[in-house]
Amino acid sequence: MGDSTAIPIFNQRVYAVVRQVPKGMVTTYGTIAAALGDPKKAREVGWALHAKPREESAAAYRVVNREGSLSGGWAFGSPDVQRGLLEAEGVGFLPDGRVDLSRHLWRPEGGAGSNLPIQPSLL
DNA sequence: AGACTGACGGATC
DNA sequence: AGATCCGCCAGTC
Repeated sequence: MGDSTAIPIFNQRVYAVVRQVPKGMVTTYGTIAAALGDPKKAREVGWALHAKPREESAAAYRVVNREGSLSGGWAFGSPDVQRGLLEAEGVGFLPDGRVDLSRHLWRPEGGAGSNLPIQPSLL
């Protein structure tokens, strides 16, 4: 029975975090990796999303890189598809075609103020 | 074992 | 702001 062993724990954690991303918000690979305890594994986060079943990837379009750039067409057919999904949820885009992270970046945290978008001072 | 790749990120130029 | 290089880490050849 425990076929869940077929999927690495790390991947399952990634999916769990992605599922928590609320509509109208996005998160980044590095943010997810950091939430899992290893900020260096940002790449593995993207990898996990690539190798996972469709059901789990439902909200994968809410994951972008640290610049807010969309992934490209290989995952959804075209970058416009992902953008369309996000815009439909109220995510704002910059003139550059990137997600406005200053308004829509969501951070996983099981604490207070999780509803409030965090403004990345690094930007 | 060595080298390359990549849904990343950060530092540097 | 854009281009380039480096580091990290798992998977593949």
